[in-house]
Order: sequence, then C-alpha cells, then structure tokens
Amino acid sequence: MTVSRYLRAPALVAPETARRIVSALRQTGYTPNKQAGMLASGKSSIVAAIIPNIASSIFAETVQGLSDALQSHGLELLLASTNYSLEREEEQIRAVLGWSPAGLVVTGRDHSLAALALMKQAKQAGTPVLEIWDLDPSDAEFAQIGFSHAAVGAMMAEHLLRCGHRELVYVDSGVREDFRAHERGQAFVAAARAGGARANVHQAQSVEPMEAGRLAFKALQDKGLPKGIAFANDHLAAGAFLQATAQGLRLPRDVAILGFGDFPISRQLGGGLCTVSVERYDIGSKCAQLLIDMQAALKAGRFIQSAHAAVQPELVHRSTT
Amino acid sequence: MTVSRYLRAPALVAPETARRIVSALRQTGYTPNKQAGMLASGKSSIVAAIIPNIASSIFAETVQGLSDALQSHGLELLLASTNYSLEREEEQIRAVLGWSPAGLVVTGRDHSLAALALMKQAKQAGTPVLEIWDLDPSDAEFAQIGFSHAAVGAMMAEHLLRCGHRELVYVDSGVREDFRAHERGQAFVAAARAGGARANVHQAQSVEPMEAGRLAFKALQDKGLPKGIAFANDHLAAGAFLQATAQGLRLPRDVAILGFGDFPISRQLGGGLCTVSVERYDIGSKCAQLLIDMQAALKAGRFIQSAHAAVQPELVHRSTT
DNA sequence: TTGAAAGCGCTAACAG
DNA sequence: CTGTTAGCGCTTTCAA
Repeated sequence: MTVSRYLRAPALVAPETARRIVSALRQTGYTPNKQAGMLASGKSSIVAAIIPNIASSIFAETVQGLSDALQSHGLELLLASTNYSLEREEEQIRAVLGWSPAGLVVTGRDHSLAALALMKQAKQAGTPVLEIWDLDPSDAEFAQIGFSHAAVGAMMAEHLLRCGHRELVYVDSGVREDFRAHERGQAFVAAARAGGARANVHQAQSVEPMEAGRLAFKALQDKGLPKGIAFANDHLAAGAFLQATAQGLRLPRDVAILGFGDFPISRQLGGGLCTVSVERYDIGSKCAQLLIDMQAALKAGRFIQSAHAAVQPELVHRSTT
Repeated sequence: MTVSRYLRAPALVAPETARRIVSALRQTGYTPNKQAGMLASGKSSIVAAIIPNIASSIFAETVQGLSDALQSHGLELLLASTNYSLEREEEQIRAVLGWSPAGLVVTGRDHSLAALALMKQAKQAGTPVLEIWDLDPSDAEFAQIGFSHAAVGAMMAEHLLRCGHRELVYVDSGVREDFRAHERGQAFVAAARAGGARANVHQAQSVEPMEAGRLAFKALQDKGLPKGIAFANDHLAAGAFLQATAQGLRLPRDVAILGFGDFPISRQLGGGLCTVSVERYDIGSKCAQLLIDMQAALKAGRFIQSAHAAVQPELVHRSTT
C-alpha cells in the first residue's frame, strides 16, 4: 500500500521509507500493472485513434502530432486503421471502447449508424469523442478539429477562375469512402460553375497516387485537356506535373495544375506546385490539447459542450497556376 | 457468468439463453471491460510497438503492415515514437510494459542499457520481444525481422563500382541516432575502398529530406562533385536528382545517383531513380506473424529460441547509375 | 505516516 | 448447461 502511495505521490511517504521503496523497486524491477490500476481507479491513460490509413502522407503527420502531444501528457496511443471502410471503422470503435479510453478520436464526420451510436454512448459515458480532419460548425454532436472541405474546394475553384481558366476539372482520389475528397470536389465544381466555367470531376484510378496522377492526366488529354486541373492531393498533382513536363508542356501556359496538402514534394518540383497547405501535424496536436481540456472540464464537473478547433488551409502560390 | 461465457464461446450456451443474452446485450449497449478481462485471465490483446517516427515514409508502411496483420488476429496496437532518441525509447518501453502486452516490438538493435534490461526482463516473463528493421544472425537475444544494413551498404558500393565509378560519397541522413543509416554508410565506404575507390561519408543537414538532398548535392559540388553518390534514402536522392537535372546535368554521365528504399517517387522522376528496394510493409506483417507464432509456441510450452525473419533488399536498376 | 479492508469487472475452476 | 466462489493487482477509504 505504501509503495502504491509512493508511486503516485512520493511526498506523502517518509524519506526513510521512500529510500527503502526505491531500492526494493530497483532490485525487483517492479512494473506496476496498469490494467489493475485502471480497473481500481477508473482512470484511463489510453487514447484511441482511428484513421483511414497510417501509411498515407495525409494522416501520418497528424498521428505524429497526436502521439507527441499525448506523450508529453503521459497518455498513450492505441491506433487502428480502417482502410477507408466505414464498416471496419465501426468494428474498431467497438474494439477500442472496451478499453474505456480517456478519449476517442475518429476521422471525419461520416460514420455508420452503429458507429454513431457507439460514439454517442461513449460521449454520454463521459469519454471525450473527437472528429479530426473535418469541421462543420452546424454539427455540434462531437468535438471537431479540422477545416471545411467545401470551403477548400471553393477556394481551389476560385483561384483557377481568378487565373482566367474557364474549363476546369477536379481529379478525385478514386477512393470510394474518402468523403472529404469528394466534398472538396463537389464544392469545386459548384463554385467553378457559379463562376461561369465548365467543370466536372474525374475519378483517378485507385493505384499508387503519383502514378494515378500521371494516368489521370493522360486520360484527360484523350478527352481534350482542360485549362485548369485541381487534384485531391499533391501526389496526384505531382504525377500529373511530371507527365506534363515530360511531354514538354509548359505550365501554367498549356495547363494549370493545383494540388492539395502542400506535401514536401510540391516545393521541389520545377518552380513549385501550386497547392493548398494544411497544418497536418497541428490537427494532431490540437486534437490532443482539446481532448485534455475536455477531460479537465469534465473532471471539474462542467458540462462539455461541443468544442471546435479550426486549422486554416491556405492557398500556396507557386509556378503551376 | 453465463453472459461472459457466451461472449467467449457462444456454443457452450443453450440457444434460448443465447437469444435472451443477445437481446439484453443490444438493449443495454454493453461493452465488456477489457482491463478487467485481462486482469482476470492474464491474457493481453495489446501489442506495443516503438518506432523512431510515425510520419516518416520508412516506418509508416511497416506500421501499416503490422496494424493490418494484428487486426486480423484480434490484436490491438499501442504505438509510441521516439524521434530517434534512445532515451525516449527507454521511457516508452517502460511505459508500455505496464500493460503486460502480448508482444513488444522495438526498432533496431541499438538500445540503452536500461532499455535492454527491460526487454530481457519482458522476454523472461514470457513476452515475445521483437526487433524490426535490422537483422544480425549472430545476435540471438531477441527475435528480429529485417535485413543486414551492412550488406546493403556494400551492395550499394559494389553497384557503383561495377558501373565504373571510383570516386564515391555516401550521403547520410544527418540524424545522429539513425544507426541503421550509419551502418549502411560505413559498409559502403569500406566496400568502396576495398574495391579501389576513394570514398567517404557526407552528413546531410537535418532538414526536410528532399531539401536536404538538394543542399547536400550543392555542398558536394563545392568540394568537387564525386562520380557516384549513394544516399541514406530516396528522398535525399530525389532532392539531389532534382537539383542536378535543374542544372542541366545528365545522369549518370555527369554523376551517378543511388537511393535507398524504393519510395514511390523514385519510379516517377525522369527515367527512374536507381535504388535499393525494401519490403517495408512486409517487415510489419512478418513481425506480426512471428509474434503470433512465438505466442503459440509459448502457450504450447515450447521454449522460444530466437526467431529471425529476413526481407531481401534488392537493387532496382533505373536510369541514374 | 502507515496499514487494513473492500471492491473495481471480469474469468477460472468447480459444483450443481 | 448454468451458477457459485474466489481472486487477478491495484486504489479508495478509513482507522490506527
């Protein structure tokens, strides 16, 4: 009992006793059993995060930001991926909830009905539930950290319109359940048409993204190259850029290319790929911060209203538009 | 009790009882408490993995492979990153061991003394401990999944020698505790000199990798460009490639460039970057498989000897050498 | 400042 | 096939 006390609050133990405890701890190589601690105290140090894909550049940095911030608060990260399947998302949510985590982080606002029910139940039980990578202030059920994809789609279209282009295409990632990419595309087309341009969506093939960008570019050429092309992400755009320049095309004279994400490669190709920057790492660290704030609020007995944190996507002007 | 039994082995419960259980489960939205289960049964479904960096292309895919394979076996992934610090690695190992995980996955063979002690203790306690991304058959303390970095370094040097180059440089990543990159570099230099070439190591700056590659290339130009340059990874090589071609240099005529990792970008630049491919995803999935095998062996009472799984790095011939 | 008692939610072992 | 008993390793509460 005294050892347990020492471990949580060394000051409450007599110096001499503390000394003996420390030496015993070292000799035995004792490691406290966290499940027992959690069971007894009802407090969890696990935060569960569920994302579509760990390997993708998009989410990896967000997870890094989340992980770093959690670590500095003594929290641990239980990570699961869904491969962009709502069904797998539901399973993962169900699985991680069994750990009664200190927080549940999911990606985006689209979930299966059952998943939604689980999330609400967790929230009711006092577990902070946060959605990352999207933001819709009208949706107040869960905390959100992200930005409006519709606004970004519109921003992309408006930029190309401002550059004088009137024939536009949005190249989508070709992943059926990447709802955020679709949303950018829909808003892109709507804003482009509102601005008097012809616009539509082209679905990329679901292969390695740069290669998909190349292929999409060729496919568009066959249909008659538009004046401006926006892409669901910078890897697609980079592939298209490489294909275009390999053919001797001049950008933006022959065709304007606009990416999304401001991945490192966009700074390196030619005079730079024009793109929209998003603070991916910040989404993760802000998520952790918000989670901790919500926990504190809850402990203080205050009712958590839905909290939102925004990151601000910005157009990065470079040479391709 | 009967509910608990139903959850683990539905067949052991009468059909009528099962029906009532299912309906009660649904009505209450019951989720079994996993820490309690774990505490009572002594069985864990958590696998802890500790890697230098989540965001880096190198490890993200390995984690994805690990995660996918674990998921399909009902195991869950507790992930921590060290930012290439052995000190943080030690802290993380200590932290995750408190969960008495079903397995502990660490990166590489270099650890602090205390970390090593913890790993040995875990192993003794029956927890499979596996090292990924490196392989040294003479080191039989823990299971390993990876390859010999010394062999890769030598392979890289030998390839450039075979191409006829006699002035070689290895550009290291500039990350102090990336021991595997250093090991490739040392072996590269040794093999190059053994082959009669001049060779040494250049440390890249610790900035964004492609940019670091660009800067390293310029720095080497100032010192008199060598005939062949090997890089610690493809992002460095890609940066150097872009810098070289922007200057109008012809590869491999003016300088040969050789990367490591076979990242997607290497397929896309110019005629393709010559590189060494590593099945990053496989390292993760093989790790999970080995872990499960070790667990099974342990349960069957068989003593686990150190198990090793190799992935085979291969030279990918492309246009830059 | 330390220790004793009780219990967190589950499962193993056994009894009915 | 179902239920009872005991206990996993810790923390909470209260007494000494």
